[in-house]
Amino acid sequence: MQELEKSYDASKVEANIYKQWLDSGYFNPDNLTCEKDAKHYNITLPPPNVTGTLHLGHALMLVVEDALIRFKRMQGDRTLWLPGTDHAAIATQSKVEAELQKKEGLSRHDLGREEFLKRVEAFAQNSHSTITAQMKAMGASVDWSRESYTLDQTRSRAVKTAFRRMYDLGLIYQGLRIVNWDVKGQTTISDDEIIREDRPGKLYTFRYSKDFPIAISTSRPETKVGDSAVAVHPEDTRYTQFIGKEYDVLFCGTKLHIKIVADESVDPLFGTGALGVTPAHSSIDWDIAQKNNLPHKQIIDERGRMLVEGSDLHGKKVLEGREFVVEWLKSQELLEKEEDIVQSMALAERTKGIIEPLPKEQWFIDVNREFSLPHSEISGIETGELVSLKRLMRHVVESGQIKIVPEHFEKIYYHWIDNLRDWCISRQIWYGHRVPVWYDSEGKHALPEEKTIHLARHAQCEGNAANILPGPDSKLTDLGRNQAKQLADNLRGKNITKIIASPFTRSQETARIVALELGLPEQQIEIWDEVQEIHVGNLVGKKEDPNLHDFAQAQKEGTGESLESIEKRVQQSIEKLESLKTEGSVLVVAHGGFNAVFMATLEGKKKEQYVAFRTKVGNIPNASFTTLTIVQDPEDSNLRQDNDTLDTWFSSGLWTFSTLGWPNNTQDLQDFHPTTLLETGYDILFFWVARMVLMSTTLTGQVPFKTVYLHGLVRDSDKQKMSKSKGNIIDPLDMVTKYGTDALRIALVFNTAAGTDIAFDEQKVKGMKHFANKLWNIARFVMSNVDKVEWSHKPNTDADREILGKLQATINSVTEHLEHYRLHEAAQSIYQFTWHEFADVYIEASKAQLLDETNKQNTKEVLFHTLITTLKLLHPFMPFITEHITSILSERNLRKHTEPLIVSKWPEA
RNA sequence: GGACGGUUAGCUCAGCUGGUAGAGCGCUUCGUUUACACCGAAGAUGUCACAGGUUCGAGUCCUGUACCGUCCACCA
Repeated sequence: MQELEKSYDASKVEANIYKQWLDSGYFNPDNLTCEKDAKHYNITLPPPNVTGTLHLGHALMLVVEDALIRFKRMQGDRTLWLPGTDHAAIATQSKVEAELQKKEGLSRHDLGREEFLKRVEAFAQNSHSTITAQMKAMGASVDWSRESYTLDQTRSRAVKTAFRRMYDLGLIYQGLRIVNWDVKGQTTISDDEIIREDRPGKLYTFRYSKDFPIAISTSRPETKVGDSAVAVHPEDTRYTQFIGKEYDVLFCGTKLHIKIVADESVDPLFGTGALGVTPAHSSIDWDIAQKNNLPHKQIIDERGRMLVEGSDLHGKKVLEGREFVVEWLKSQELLEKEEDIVQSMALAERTKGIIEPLPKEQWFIDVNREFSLPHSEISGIETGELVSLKRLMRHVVESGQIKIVPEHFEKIYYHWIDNLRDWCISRQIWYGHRVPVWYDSEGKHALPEEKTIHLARHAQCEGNAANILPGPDSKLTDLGRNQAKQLADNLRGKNITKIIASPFTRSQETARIVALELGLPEQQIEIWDEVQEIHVGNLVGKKEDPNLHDFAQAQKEGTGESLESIEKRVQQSIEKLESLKTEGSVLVVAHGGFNAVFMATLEGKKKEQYVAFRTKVGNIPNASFTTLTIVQDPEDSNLRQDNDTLDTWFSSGLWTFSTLGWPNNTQDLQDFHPTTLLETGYDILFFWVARMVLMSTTLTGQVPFKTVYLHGLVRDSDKQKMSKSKGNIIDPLDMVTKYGTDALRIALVFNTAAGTDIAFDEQKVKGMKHFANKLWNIARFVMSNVDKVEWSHKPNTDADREILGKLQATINSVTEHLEHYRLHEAAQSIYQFTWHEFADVYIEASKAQLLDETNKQNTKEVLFHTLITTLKLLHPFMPFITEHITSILSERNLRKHTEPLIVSKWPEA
């Protein structure tokens, strides 16, 4: 027997343990042996942005989610933790742009859309590899076979479908609005992407002209050439006499028509109490203009230059324009006051460029419009009931269908909803989902359409009847011909207008029978090579073995078709289907193996998934079919697609269900939606959590998740936000290298409550490394004293009884705390027990007991039982070391069961 | 301006449904007894921000004050 090292070295075991878990397949719920009525428990990973690497905040997220997932998996739930990444449109694009500028001195326009997007894709790929490697290092037990990306094909279908459906509901509209235009980034950004910075500025007070009755104050005199009104408070007695009057003035060489209007939003105490209304360059002014039917005139362009035809101002930069106007005011003796003030400037979060409010055609989601909810499983709201998005979002939390932990965030959520304005979803950037709207020459809209396809397997052929793998020429049997008729019967009323068949005889025959039965002319049958069965090479004619996955076997022997080739064919057939024009729906008559891959691809699963499908489920029955949805873009060379892309949160808003194959009604969607838990940082409650609620309730009629758990932000030891510029960033992998993953993991949740920020302290991680070492040595002690266990632990001494009692109390409290998301309490409880009860008290007592013949055996058993239970309780927090010790116990034949700890049974509370 | 948190041992924080305060780190003293010095034993430090109130009893509930922090809105 190999001597165990005196101290635990995490770096030697972790990678190996993770590989064992991967090989076991236990991260995938399809491979778990659960009770028939096992509960489903699933978390969809908040997808990290592909903008670089994971930070400590991500590490915390992974730790919390992994701990809960491992806990539930051990409790016997059918557990799914679905991973993925987010394309993070603006963030990623601006990162690549900055790099491009720095390294090559080029802008994205120099490269062109296509070439630039290639660069971004390459960058995203690179980030993706780094991120997945980091997640593996953290021990995340995610199901990689279901990994998703917010910009991949399956998610793209979901985005187009979502857009189309919401457009049809009247929730998505195009409109001219004042948007936040980022001059530097050349794009619109949302209110949430703005940061404010105090900067010194000047407040000018003046009149438009000598005879104008009211003086106004502004910090942006250059915009005043776009004014069409002066607004005053309706009860401001200084000005009431002027309300409704109109004036023509010549301001700085430009003719203006100014109307005096009353508006409640004007603060009589600010400046002169009169506000010059510039509808095109201020959202408040825009609102006032709308209310009073005032015209707007754009006088600043997208590049931040003055747009005043026929004036000396034209073409000047904004700041030059300001100086010009001020000089003019001075020369005309119109300037009454010039004060120094501090202005809070609106800047774009990503580019730090100044925000110029501009009127632009944008796509919006209307949050107030009432619409008839197409489908509802939400209690308190009927299918077809008139609701607004705001009401939906509020209702599901108010009614308790979504719980937020910690609870006080519910108030913040309501407050946000109450102040919510229409959501601008279009962006003038290139990286992202392109707005799925096409325009004809008259500007009319065309949108993608959902198409139904029925994917069938051919009827029984001679090869099937003989239970061998058939070649291309195998004909239908009599039974097969009847099955084909039956298939046609089942498809009646589905309005099939086109049939696609593979070149194989059995498929063509089936197709012809169906066509005949449905009265469809034979010309409507198309033969596609792409949909033929996966080649099994020299296994053709051999006996089919249900225990052997024939395609995989043929691949292994080198005579079968490669996975790459199959995937390519499937991909091509999907593309062909998506551009196939026909009035009704399409029937594809293909093959068992091919169909399995086809469905998995459409649902966005990985190849492991359909290989597993084939081995587990076996063949799809002859002549059975599945109904699937694909999305067809409008195709007409006269149509021009919108140039804008969608806000990244549009696609991440669909995340809980797009990752499960929506809009197809997949088994995953039925099993795992609504998801059980959403765990994320409180900083994206509005950006993301609220938007998922909006999208999910509207499109699926379900809440996206039942519980939201919000964790705090990880800050540095001085409670400062970690950022590159401060140079206080700590790379989680550095901590992993130094102290081991387990130490980092438990340190992150130890003594930190949900929703509160964490001051990260390296000392704490170090302490937890010591704890790991303590556990290691407890195990060494137990193993050195326990050779054979009778599995009938009978306490015999006071010490025995006491430790078992404490152990049970610990099981209860850890379980209870975990059930209620109090990970910090759970971790503390098991830490306390392990070190200060088990090690300090019982192990010390056991030393004497082991020397005493009457107590020797019971002591061994209590030691062993306590160790194995401790390992289980610690597993969610410290998965590597606990699994490692368990595997040594198994090797030494000390355990009754030898299954890995990850799927061992959680101790009964 | 609005909202939401926080204020507990030297530091970082926990304290779930109210019952005379806990953890980690740090500190002091002692101890190399073959699981562990990445250790053990013993120990010190708190009118739980302040002022009222409810209660037999409040760190825990209510009201107010002060300070710190975060978010949202506005800043013409």
